[in-house]
Amino acid sequence: MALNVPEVGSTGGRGEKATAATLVYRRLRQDILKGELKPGQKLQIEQVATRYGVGANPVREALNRLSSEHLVDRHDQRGFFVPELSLEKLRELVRTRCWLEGKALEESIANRTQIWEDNIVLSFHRLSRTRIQTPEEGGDNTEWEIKHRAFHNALIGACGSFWLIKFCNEMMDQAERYRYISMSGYPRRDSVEEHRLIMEAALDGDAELAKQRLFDQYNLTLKHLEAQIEA
Amino acid sequence: MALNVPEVGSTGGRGEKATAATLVYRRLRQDILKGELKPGQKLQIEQVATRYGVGANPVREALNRLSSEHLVDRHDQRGFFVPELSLEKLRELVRTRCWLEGKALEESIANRTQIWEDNIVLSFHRLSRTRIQTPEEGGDNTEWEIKHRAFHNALIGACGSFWLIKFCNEMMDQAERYRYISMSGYPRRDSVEEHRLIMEAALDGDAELAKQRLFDQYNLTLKHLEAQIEA
DNA sequence: GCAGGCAGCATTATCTACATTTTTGCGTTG
DNA sequence: CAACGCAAAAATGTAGATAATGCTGCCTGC
Repeated sequence: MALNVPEVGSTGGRGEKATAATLVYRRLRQDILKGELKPGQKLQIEQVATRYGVGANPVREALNRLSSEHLVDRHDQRGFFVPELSLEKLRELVRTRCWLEGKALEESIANRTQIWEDNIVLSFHRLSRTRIQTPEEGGDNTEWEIKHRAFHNALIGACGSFWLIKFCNEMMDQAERYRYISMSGYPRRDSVEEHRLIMEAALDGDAELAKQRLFDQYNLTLKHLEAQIEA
Repeated sequence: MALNVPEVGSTGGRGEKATAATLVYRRLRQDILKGELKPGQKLQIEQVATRYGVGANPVREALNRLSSEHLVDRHDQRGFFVPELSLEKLRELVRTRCWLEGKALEESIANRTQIWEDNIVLSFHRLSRTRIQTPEEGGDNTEWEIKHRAFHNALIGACGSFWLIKFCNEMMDQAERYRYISMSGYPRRDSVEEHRLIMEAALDGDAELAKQRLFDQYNLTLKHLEAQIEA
């Protein structure tokens, strides 16, 4: 596997035992992404510690890590907060994603390898077989988010820049927050087909078309969310 | 001031009192950037705590923040380390910087405002009046690094993307490490003139030329460092 | 004799519990 | 009604307990 996707809450690649801090980090991250913890909400150390059944210290470490990733806001002597969401921020985010993922996709296509292609096909297949749950069905789309992220990472996996991949992933985190706050923002539209189109253009080596389709998808999602949020 | 450059070790913008953790964060960051702490070196909690005269806890928090910024490597149950440097990583870094700062510069030029221009002129002026110290003179170029960073931030300040600016700054951190490990890698060449050329192209609204000059600068610096490192 | 492995010890990361400092909410006062 | 000050709440920091790692030296089997 030639891909180099940074693992979430990685402990270093080897089979290191995760510390309490790392476990709390992962759970906090998930809870923030999923909107379990609401935007603007204060994250009291004591409260969080109780929630996850650990002491204050590991919580503090987890929060400090997350603050560097902008998944929590830190105010010295005042505590930690779940960052607010706004339509304006979302638009800026989508714009930036198009720039960076577009570039990453372009480079990947230019550097195409067999492994890269295989990974795209494989991750697309997995994504296509994961149903999106409607809110009525319980709406836990953790699985879909994982597959979805894997697919997009496969697309940019050959761009040759650790940094670019890392940045794209940070923005995927942010985007995920917006999707979750409006569950019904989830595509009823045929997202499998959209992804297939992107994949095909990429595999055909048509960078411009692939980028355009990627952008279209992001902008379409943005439109859905805009409508959702304004309501 | 319309610019939106994330402050280092920011405490949130208001006049918040920095915590011990934040102070340690800033000092560790500096010491890592400047190579005071050597690549590959282990950062023992106890040792670092003694060094900065605080307890283990603030150190731990600082290290956790830095680990999310890739300014230290964290290995659960094993401790923290100063990341290794390598020529290959440097090349990848420079390449990615060109992509992102190039894009940011392009967008800034497209969105040009009076304030943006003023900031460039001002920060260039300040940079031009800060001499680079040779190693013999003590070689503390902290001042120059600050001014230099301010100038590059001014260039991209109107790009309209918080994220892009943040990413560029993270990469500036990384680049700074490489400059410091080979102090003599510091430009004896006329860096003021180079910066002036970039500024002029930017102010003239010639995005392509400005980008080209920016890239030239980065690649020239890379060449110097390559020569330096191989020796 | 020597490589591999394993027990025991020293080191150090991590966590808990508690002390200290700062912020915040609220009632009082000028 | 604003300013002040006190008390409670919460963040931050310290110290020491706990647990994991890694090293040393000894033993075993080839």
